[in-house]
Amino acid sequence: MTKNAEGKASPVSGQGSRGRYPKGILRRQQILDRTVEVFADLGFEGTSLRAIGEAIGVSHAALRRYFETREELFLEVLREKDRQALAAAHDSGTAPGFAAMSANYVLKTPGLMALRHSMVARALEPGRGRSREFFRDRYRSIRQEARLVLQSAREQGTVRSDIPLDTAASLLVAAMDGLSTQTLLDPEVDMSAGMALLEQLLAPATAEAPRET
Amino acid sequence: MTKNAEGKASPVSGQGSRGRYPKGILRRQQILDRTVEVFADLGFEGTSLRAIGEAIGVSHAALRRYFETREELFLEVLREKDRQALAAAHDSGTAPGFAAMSANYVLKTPGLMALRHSMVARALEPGRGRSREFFRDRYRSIRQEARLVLQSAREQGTVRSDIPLDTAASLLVAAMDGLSTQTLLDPEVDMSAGMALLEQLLAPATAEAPRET
DNA sequence: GTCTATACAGGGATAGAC
DNA sequence: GTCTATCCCTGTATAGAC
Repeated sequence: MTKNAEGKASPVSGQGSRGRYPKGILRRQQILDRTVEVFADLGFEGTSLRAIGEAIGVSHAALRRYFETREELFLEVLREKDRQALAAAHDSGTAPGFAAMSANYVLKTPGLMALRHSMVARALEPGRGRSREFFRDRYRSIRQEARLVLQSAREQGTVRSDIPLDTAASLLVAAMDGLSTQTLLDPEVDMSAGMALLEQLLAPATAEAPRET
Repeated sequence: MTKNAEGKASPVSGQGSRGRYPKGILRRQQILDRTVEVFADLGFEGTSLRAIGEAIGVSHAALRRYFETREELFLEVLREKDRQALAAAHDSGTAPGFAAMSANYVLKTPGLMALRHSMVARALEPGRGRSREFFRDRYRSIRQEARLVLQSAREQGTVRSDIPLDTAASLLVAAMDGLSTQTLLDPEVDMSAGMALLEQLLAPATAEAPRET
């Protein structure tokens, strides 16, 4: 949305002048990458601007040239992970299907899951215009994606047709969120079992033989 | 676990001596109450020990006599809300049932939901012994509660008998968590519709006529 | 027992020099 | 573009008044 932290300069939009500010672009990417690493080690509170700057070899004040705020920096990290995940999903299949979606949803780096969770928590607070907007839109697009998966599954006969798809999409996303939280807190919880159960519940009654309690 | 922040002194355990330190007990409760209010206004970062102390009329250092750490104070707020919710649930029915459970799970105060979410996020990070243990145990007990609800529902014929109860309990709790997050971020999402759908999905195939997409 | 005063190390944000 | 210096804030810790 024409944000400032984004539209610094058109990076590769080749005007006549020789490839302009490559250093700034690289620096920006470097900051994002290092932030993820530092966060994995030190967590939310430990990932100070000074710690990030130190890991790169610049002062903390330098970071402000690229990100107006620590919160904006964190949001941008998540934005980029979403972009990467989207691109990766596009490259593989067309209709990812159930298991693929949840596998894609959970970030491999535990630090990133914690970061996402922390930022969502912030967004729930009063007066958080920026973050809240970001996550509201993000969840809307994830629900839409889930809806498409469900619709395609329904057409293949693996999802029953007597339920509202929008509500089912909400529930599916909620299950991924909630189950991943429980798994992260307690290895005893099996996320894939939970997702498999939901898939089974969503399937038409005529499906294959279920397993007993 | 015989924690220190708890066992300051036996409050009303009537020994021979006249009711001992009632002031400290009241003060402690006052701190917990005020913390919730301040958090609702100022959010996680805004709720500094100084801000809480100011709201009460004491210095921030005074708070440390009751809570060793800011994080411990926040955890204690959540602990107490859990206690209250448990007591309230006990007072009403025996087998709460589906809707009652989710209504009970979501805190009316939006600030408290944000606080809980923030603390869960903290617990997900590496090296968070205290918080993580707390939430691991908390989720275990909530899952157990959910399991009882599901079992009782199964005996009444409103939950199908061909699914593992433990996994279903995980999924149920995950749905409550995830849906409440989505609802808080976006009023467009209807949490009760999501829970109703899950209840419908859990019901045996012989149930009443479902509604169309 | 309860609290204030005070000190310390560290945080994010910011202004201006280079 | 990056730095240094600075501001005001934070959680934590200790000393000592009452």
